[in-house]
Amino acid sequence: MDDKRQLTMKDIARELGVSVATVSRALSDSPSISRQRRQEIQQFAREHNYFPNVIAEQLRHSRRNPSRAIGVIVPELVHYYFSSILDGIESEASSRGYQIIVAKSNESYEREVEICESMLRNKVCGIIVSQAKDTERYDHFEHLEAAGVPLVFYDRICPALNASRVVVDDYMGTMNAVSHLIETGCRRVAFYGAPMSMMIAKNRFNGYRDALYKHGLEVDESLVRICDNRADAERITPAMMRMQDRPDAFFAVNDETAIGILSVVKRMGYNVPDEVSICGFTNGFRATVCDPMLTTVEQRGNQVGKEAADILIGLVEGTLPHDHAEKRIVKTRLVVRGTTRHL
Amino acid sequence: MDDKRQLTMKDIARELGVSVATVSRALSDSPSISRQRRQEIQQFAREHNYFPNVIAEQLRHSRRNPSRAIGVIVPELVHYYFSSILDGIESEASSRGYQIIVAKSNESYEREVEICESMLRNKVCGIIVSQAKDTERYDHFEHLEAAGVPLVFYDRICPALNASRVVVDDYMGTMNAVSHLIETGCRRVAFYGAPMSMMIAKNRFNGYRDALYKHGLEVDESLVRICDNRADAERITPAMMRMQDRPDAFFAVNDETAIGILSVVKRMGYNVPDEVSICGFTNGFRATVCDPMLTTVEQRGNQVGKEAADILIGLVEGTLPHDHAEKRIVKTRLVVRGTTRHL
DNA sequence: TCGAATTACGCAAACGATTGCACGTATTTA
DNA sequence: TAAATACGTGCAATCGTTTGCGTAATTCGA
Repeated sequence: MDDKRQLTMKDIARELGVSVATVSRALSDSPSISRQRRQEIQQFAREHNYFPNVIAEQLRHSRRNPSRAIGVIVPELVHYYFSSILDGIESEASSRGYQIIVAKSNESYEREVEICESMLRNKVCGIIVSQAKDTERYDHFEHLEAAGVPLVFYDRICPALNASRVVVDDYMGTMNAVSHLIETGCRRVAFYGAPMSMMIAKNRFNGYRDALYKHGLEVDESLVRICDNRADAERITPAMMRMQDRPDAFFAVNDETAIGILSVVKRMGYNVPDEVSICGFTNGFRATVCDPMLTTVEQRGNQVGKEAADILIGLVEGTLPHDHAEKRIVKTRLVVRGTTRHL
Repeated sequence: MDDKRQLTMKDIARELGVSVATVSRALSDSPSISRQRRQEIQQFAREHNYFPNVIAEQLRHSRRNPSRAIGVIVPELVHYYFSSILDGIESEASSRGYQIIVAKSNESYEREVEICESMLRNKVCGIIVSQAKDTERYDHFEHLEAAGVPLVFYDRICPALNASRVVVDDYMGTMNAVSHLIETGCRRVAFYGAPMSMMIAKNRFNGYRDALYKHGLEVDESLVRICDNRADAERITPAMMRMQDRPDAFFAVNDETAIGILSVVKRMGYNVPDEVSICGFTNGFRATVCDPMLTTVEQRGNQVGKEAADILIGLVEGTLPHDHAEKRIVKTRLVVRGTTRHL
């Protein structure tokens, strides 16, 4: 029967008639232990497949060394973009010897605070987080910083805090996408965006506006709407299409919304992309499923995750100065498919 | 300036002129400490927001108590079903005071072994795992069991091991779906399945076969194919549709494959569902994006995750006997949409 | 052949918490 | 008044490692 109890240095020491200190040194290949003893001990350890107790190691080192567990806070898990980011974080972290502890805030401020506390208690070496939509107070994040736990934001960043962050290039992504619409002949491009309280919403709108300007067009307020999901898109699009000066193109803040627009427009009998062009933002699973396939801005969540983990690990290991706020922007890429015309 | 160093019991003891033991007892509300001291100490702790060092607690208790960290191994992260399962695990775990440590195997056996070792070292209290496609040896899992770390499988279970597991009811799910196809008038139902080495493949095929039998039909081998992704589906479906006795319905092992079939069939000019019915399995994001929307078997990943976490926690906390292999089957649900006819 | 330098190891404290036991003081009982 | 009972607290060991320091044994140079 297996004893279940792990083999410890003490056991090895007893068995070999040496002190625990000697075992410890031998296993860490300290030259202060004779070659012979070292090999004897190492062999014994190997044969009985000893491995150190991480908990004890950590306790001993808690003063100097941080743990190797990264806390990751995600607003939701069943979501293409967040999955991709998580995937990127996992890849980068695991390849550099870190583990990730994942928690989901469900977009709730209270839960976010709980999670932060729990992670602090559990001594993560740092936290990668996208704020809940709910969150408008930041003391929990400040607590963490004060406790010496580095923080990296992604996607939804906290503008009030001068913290490290990784975001996609919403401005250029949108600018390029809208430029593409205009350059393929569209003149009345509608914009469906998220509420302007979010940074990403503002940046995308600015990209839209500047793309119009660049091509000598003006923003027409009647073509700009707050709408970031399919249900709303299906609700408001019919009226939009019945305007006397109806839009000949739509830019949507995400693929889901774009799909909503597409389904309405098709149902109303318009040809996509000949009569109406549509462009989304994400390039998730949905984009290749609809008919025609969706032209969209690829958000590269995987890359965002990798950069975030890279920054955090840099902060933890001291490659980046602890008080430094590293800000990275991940470039997007326009993926042209069937819902827009080709040049 | 913040000292960065956490407040410890020793600090409190020094500050209040008592012993560490007294502090410990006071904070755990032991009646052996006088009411007055207890309150004094508790208040001090609260005011200086003391919280115990989890690492030290764990070390002290390592003999008796397991940690509260659950290891979760996922073949891939950017995947609707696995995301849903992860979501379910997270919900159940966090509501019961457990954390989850997530690692992705990338469908690789070697990586899976590494992860198991790393999790064992890091003293997770148990592991929830879906095997990599690669995995054909199970010693790493047996090691874990031998070390007293409970294991729960989901989705891809290990038939060679008598371990706890949660799977969806592939047999009944498929049976009901195929029955639906037949009952809405289809007579030649094609079956696109995964390689038969996988349990889920066998179970789904059996469901298909028995649904046919139940309705007095026979399995026609020319209608059964190994095909579990979109690219393959688009490759093999045209030939299928050109047979003189072409299928009038398709059952696909997942939504992605079903979408592939749909796009081919539509392109070939058939009307869906009037001339050809299609049914998938998953009910992920894709299902409501295609046109017409996909009839599919809902796999309820979220529920699978919750059940898996529930079993694991039961095992850890002793509600379930440690050597017991709990096997649960999550019922599926047929979601009828536009790619099949209504009664 | 003797002191110095080197080598190889052990002792013990530390990390932060828990807990069995003993001890001193105050209160009760005979 | 002496002995028995609480009661409240501290001591010290423990969990598994690491590491500064001390020291015995060995080797070296002169």
